[in-house]
Amino acid sequence: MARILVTSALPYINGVKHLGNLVGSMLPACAYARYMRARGHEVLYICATDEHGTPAELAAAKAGQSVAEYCAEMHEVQKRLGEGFRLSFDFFGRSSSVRNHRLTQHMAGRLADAGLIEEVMERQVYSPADGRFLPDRYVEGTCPNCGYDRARGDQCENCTKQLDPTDLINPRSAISGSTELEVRETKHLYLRQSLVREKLAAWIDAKTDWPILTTSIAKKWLNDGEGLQDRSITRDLDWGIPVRRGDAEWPGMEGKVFYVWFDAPIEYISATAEWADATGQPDAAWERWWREDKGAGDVRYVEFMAKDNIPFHTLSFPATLMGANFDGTEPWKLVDYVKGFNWLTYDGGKFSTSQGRGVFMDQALEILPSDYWRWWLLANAPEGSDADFTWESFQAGVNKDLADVLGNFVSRVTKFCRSKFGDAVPEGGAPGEAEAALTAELTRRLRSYEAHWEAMEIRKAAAELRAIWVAGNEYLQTAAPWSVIKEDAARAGAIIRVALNLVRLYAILSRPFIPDASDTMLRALGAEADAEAWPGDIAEALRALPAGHAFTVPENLFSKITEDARAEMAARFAGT
RNA sequence: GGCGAGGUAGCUCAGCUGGUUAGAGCGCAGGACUCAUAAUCCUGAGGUCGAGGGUUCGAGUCCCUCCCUCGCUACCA
Repeated sequence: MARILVTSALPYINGVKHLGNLVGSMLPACAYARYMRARGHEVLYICATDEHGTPAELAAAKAGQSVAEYCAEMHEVQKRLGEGFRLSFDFFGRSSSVRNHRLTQHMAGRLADAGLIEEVMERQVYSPADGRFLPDRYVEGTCPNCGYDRARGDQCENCTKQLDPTDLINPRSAISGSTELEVRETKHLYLRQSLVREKLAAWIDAKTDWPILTTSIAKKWLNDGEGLQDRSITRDLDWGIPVRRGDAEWPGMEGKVFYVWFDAPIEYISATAEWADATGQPDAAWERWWREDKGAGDVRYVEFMAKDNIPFHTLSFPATLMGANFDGTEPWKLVDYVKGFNWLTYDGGKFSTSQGRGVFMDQALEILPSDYWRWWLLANAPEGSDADFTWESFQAGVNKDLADVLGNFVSRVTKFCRSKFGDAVPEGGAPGEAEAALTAELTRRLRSYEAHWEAMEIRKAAAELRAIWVAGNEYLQTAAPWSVIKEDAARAGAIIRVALNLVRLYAILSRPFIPDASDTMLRALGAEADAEAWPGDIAEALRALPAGHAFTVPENLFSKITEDARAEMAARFAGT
């Protein structure tokens, strides 16, 4: 039994996430965690809302709430949606928690002790009308290069030229529109990543099994231009974690907070501590997942995220943890595998919150049960390249895979048995050639399915699972109990006994993808899916439900998406 | 501009360290079956593997050039 720590990128507090966000981190992490639990491993799956930063403040202001109120409310919304999608978090925390305040400040203090923090005086745009410093992207103006009048201070969207806010002609605040901008001096802390560049490079180089997407992005940042740059880790904001050097004041940094990208990954650890607190456990309970000197030496830590998050998880966060252990007294657990995802696009373009383009988590659950989404999204996860969501593809996948192949199998087996043998597993008869062939095929496919999960090849795992479902239909077609029963009722009973056990097997194997349907199947069969249930030997698994075991015929597992429904949804989510 | 990923059957994709007639699912055509959600199962058609050149006994699989798509480019998270 292994110990596996799983985290998925923290969803930002600013609004409900769309299906692309879901499939890029939380959903595959959940499925992976479920699979590993089913295999009997000790799994801890941690996630949280990422609550700091300028967008959170602006969203709160727009909603007419204080940031604290807004975040508390949105955290509950996201938590509820996570439950709706059956995301199997062991704990869903908040980056604004007391635990994260303390730990972030502690980490900063350690980094300062390590000589990895530098105080830098910067000049930034300040807007008196807004009463705040403006991040580059919140300054708008005319591009000096192409004349586009809505260029942002970080980059002109029209000509793609990199800009500095002070380059803009007639700059204005993107928030209030105020043109009374001034440049003020302000002091910030920089994480001196450049000093640990070699160490990070060696660490990344050793990760030869990581997805090419992950290592190529990490190496680009390490080697691009002048190499890894130092990063500012503080901001002039009200909402956030106050800058402190561990327990102590940080002279000259009064009124400033840590940058959201500094405290967000630390929240993985803090959320684990929140979990321990919430479950009444001592610090040792979370430390055994995160401190190699306190029991985390045998933990395998896997992170799931979309590609935009990769630099922070492969460079900044490891640099933070390595730096905090500069004297060897705090060996924090570093990630063992970074599973990066590409984007999910919507009908060929980007999901867009502002244009209402694409499906968001709350809307998805209003339309169809979570299993439908989980299955299609995971079976089409953007692993090798960007993937595209279309209603045609979604409809085809759901109807064919779930309704026809799996749902109908369960239906035909249970209904046939009920009408011919009654509401219990039939007795009599003996397995023969068809069963031997089935067992051989399922054994081969099961090992392949397991291998895909070990390798975190989600799409391949889904394809293999589907093939396992198909094998059941094949078997039934070949064995043809509806014909056999006319001549040899006992033999037909033996076939159905195997088929009912296939339903149980499918419930167990399918659980990481479609937990609700799995529950329905298991309930109907009066079975369970504990760690013991995972099949080692297929022949044995096909005997798990003995003759005489009672069952009920479940409602159809999945209903189909009609042409009309598809057209209606396509129109509804096309955006403006 | 720089960097990265990708261009394989109508569609979505798989093809590890180069090696018999290039695979899967969907869709399509034909057939079988009738237990089941007009579901299932079988068979078949269909590809000069983006273009050109090179290395090799042999390349989708390595090298070079070019074309196309998408992404990133570091104070958006």
